[in-house]
Amino acid sequence: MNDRTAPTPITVSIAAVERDTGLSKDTLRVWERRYGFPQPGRDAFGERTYPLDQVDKLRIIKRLMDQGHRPGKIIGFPVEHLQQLAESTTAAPARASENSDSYEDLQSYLDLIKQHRVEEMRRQLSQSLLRVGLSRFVIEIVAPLNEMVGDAWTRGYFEIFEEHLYTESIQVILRNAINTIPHPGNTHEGRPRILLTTFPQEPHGLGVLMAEALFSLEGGRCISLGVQTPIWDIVLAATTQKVDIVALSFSSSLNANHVLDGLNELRTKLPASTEIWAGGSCPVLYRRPPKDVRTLRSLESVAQAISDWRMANRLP
Amino acid sequence: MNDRTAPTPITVSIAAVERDTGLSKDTLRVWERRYGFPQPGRDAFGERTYPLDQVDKLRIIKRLMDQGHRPGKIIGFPVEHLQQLAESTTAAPARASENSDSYEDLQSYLDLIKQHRVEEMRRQLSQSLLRVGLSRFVIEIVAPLNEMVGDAWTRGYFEIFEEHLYTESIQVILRNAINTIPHPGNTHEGRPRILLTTFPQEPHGLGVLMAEALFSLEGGRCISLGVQTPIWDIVLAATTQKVDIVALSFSSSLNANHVLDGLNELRTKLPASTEIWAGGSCPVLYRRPPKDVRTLRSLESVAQAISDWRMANRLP
DNA sequence: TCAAGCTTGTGTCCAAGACAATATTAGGTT
DNA sequence: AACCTAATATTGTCTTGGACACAAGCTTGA
Repeated sequence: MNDRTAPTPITVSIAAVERDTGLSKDTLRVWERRYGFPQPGRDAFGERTYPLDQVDKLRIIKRLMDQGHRPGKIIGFPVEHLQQLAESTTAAPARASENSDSYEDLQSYLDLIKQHRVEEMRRQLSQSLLRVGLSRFVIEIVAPLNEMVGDAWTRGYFEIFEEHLYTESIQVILRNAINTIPHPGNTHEGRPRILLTTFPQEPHGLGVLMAEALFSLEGGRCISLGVQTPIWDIVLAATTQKVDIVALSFSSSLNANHVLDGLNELRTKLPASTEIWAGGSCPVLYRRPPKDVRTLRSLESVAQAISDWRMANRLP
Repeated sequence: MNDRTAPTPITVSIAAVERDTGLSKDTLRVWERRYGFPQPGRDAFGERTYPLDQVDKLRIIKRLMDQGHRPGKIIGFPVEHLQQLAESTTAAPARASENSDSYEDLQSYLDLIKQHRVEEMRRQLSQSLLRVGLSRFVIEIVAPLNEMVGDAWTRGYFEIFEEHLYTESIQVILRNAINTIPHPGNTHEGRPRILLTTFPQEPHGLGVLMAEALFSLEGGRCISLGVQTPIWDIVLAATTQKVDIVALSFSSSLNANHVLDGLNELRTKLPASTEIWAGGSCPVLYRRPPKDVRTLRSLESVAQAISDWRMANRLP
């Protein structure tokens, strides 16, 4: 039996940290050399073993970097300070657009997850969906909830399995709702045709699902490949399916350079007539928007984007 | 803009090759050292620049490796030889166990995928589901189809994106069907409660979905965590959700020792009153069945297993 | 006030060596 | 012939410390 894994892995390997934080192995090693953090222990073979609390701190640092902070400036701070910093900037755009009512509602979903009342949560989600309709449900409930759940997990408020419970519930509700959308009639002949997926490093599928819901509502024809499709296969699929648009979802855990390089490469390999749309919470998309790629900063802009496309392609 | 790629795009950087081929930078460098291939040039700064034809060859090699070939054996061959090799394994060994009728039907689904007629395939799947009912649909159609699609991909007959199209379609159909199953009435008070998921190394979710369908049909209450749940979180979820059974799905791609170690660890951490059921195409489950874990060799045995559990727990 | 130049800061790449994990072969037993 | 175990070969990932391109921030000068 493998004794290393058995006695509760309170430490993890460098590969695991790379996967969990989005920081490359090279970066992790060079930070250790330069800043003295992280400071992993070593196992019997001299390989780095990261304690979980250091991984947590790395995650917070990554988050702050996404907000514009620089690693050297903040890496020395204690965790509490970093959390304060993260909350102060998160709370700042405290969604003036939301009225307090809906915020309370969203908070109540988090409570339901924390109390593990899954069925109750699904029931309430279904009710909300019926009340406000799919479009507003996705934009005003699911999207902010995702963010709140992600936040809660980063702060250690949620366990991984609680995030899984949430994700699975949303997925059930959304897929069910998408199924009820009638297929596009003759008005636009099912155009545009949209291929949906994520890059190989991106395992989160809710973004794709939300996009599919909104695109379908606008009368687009969606072909989803699920998550983690290699770039070359995206090109193959786009060609054989004769799609008008390739839509990609990016979460904030992804490495900025990988995202930009990947989009550039995809752009060169796809015919110019095929548009690329990129959306999601990945900050680099809007900080340094890539050439010849349409970035959808918010879900509200989906309808506009489709409408623009139809205008440009002479489909009323 | 990255000037390295822009002016002479006849060569690409090591990062781009990693993206394109899925081979890590470390692997690319160590192959160069050991086998003399690839043999990139160097730019003005001493960094590797890979010609496109070498990237193509790397892609073919990666593909052959996915099919079971080993790099050292094939890396010296010229491209033409490799292409021949990739195509030669495409020949399909017919399965004797299938009766010809249903085999023909299943084969026609593969053809539909290969012709990328996704909507047609979904329509026919839905029809089959209605004709034979969910239970037989899962056992007699989805399960063998999964195997055939896996085979087809191994032989290089399917591209990755074609497998994605298939998986997504099955998922849509199954989830929709599961939704239509009425929640268990008072007969068994929704027992047993079953937690479904996979280990962190297992990203395939169709097994979980098939199990959910069959369990639900038998009147069990299913709580799915999706895929890739850390063992500790499985324990947490099982405890807080007060489940009777933890059901896990294993594909054949998993490492045998990891599976056994994981199951043993899970067994020690779960209370003895919680059963562990393991199923899927992973051979080690049935060759060396782990202690105190019920292995479900075939989907047909699901109904029996549930019935056994009810008998043992005095729920008629 | 703004542009141009300078100075940090930061991530990625390089080298060769080491070794754990995995796959294959060999040898022996049922 | 089928199966287990041990020896061996293969292969991918981790190690170290140095280097440098690129970008962000600062300083200078018009």
